[in-house]
Amino acid sequence: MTNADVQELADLLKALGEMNRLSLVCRLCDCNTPQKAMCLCECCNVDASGVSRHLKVLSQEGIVSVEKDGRERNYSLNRSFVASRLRFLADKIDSQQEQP
Amino acid sequence: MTNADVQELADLLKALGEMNRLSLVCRLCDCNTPQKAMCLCECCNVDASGVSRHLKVLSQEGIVSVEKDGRERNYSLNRSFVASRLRFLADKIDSQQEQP
DNA sequence: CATATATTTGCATATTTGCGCAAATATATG
DNA sequence: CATATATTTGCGCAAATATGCAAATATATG
Repeated sequence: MTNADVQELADLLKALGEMNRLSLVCRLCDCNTPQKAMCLCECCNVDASGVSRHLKVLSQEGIVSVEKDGRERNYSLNRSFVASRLRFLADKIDSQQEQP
Repeated sequence: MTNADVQELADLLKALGEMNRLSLVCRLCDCNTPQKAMCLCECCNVDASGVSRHLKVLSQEGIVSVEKDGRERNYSLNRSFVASRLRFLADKIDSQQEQP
C-alpha cells in the first residue's frame, strides 16, 4: 500500500468522519432515489449553505453523485464505491499476517 | 441508527481519517506482534511527541490497545473491532433499501 | 544515586475546519 | 421582464487540530 493510497483512504475517511456529513450519508443510505439538497437539510443541524458545502466535500471524495435538474441538485450515494473502500480497509485490517 | 450511533461512528472514522494516524494503523496492521511507540515513529512524519498523541487518539477510540512494559508501551491493533465497525457501515451502505 | 532511554505533557503557533449570514448565481414561473 | 426558489460563494470568526520543542515523568541500568 503506497503512501498515496494511504492518503487517499485517509481523505475518504476524513470526509465521512464528521457528524453532519455522516448524517447526510446515512440519510442518503435510506433512500433509493436521489434526494434534493433542500430535503437533506432536515437531517443535519446546519443551514443550506452548510449542507451545500458538506455535499461538495462528499462529492469531491466520490462519496455522492450529483445530478443537475433545473435549479435543483439531486444527490445519490455511491454505494458500491464507498462500501468497497471500507471493506478494502476492513479486509486489510483483520487479515492475519504471516510470521516475519 | 440513533444520533449517538452516528456520532460514535463518525468519531472512529475521524480518528482513522488522518494521514499519520492511518499510517500508524497500517503499520500495526502488518505486524503480528505489539509494537513499541519508538519503532512506530519511523512510519510517519512526526516526532515522538506527535506519535504519542496520535496513538492516544487511536487508543481512546478503541482502535489500538496499549500494554505497558517497563518504560515502553507496546501497541497493537484491535483488528476485529475496527474491521467490524467498518463492515457495519459498509453493510448499511450497500444494502438495497425497500421502496417506501 | 547518577545517567540514559521511553514516553507524556505544557506551551506556543500555524493551519484547518465548521458555521451563519448576506450576497451572488442559476433557473423556473407568472 | 419581475419575482420566487434552490444552491453556491465570500467573508469573518471561533473552535479544533496537528506539530515541534523543551520540560517533566517514569523506569531501567551502571
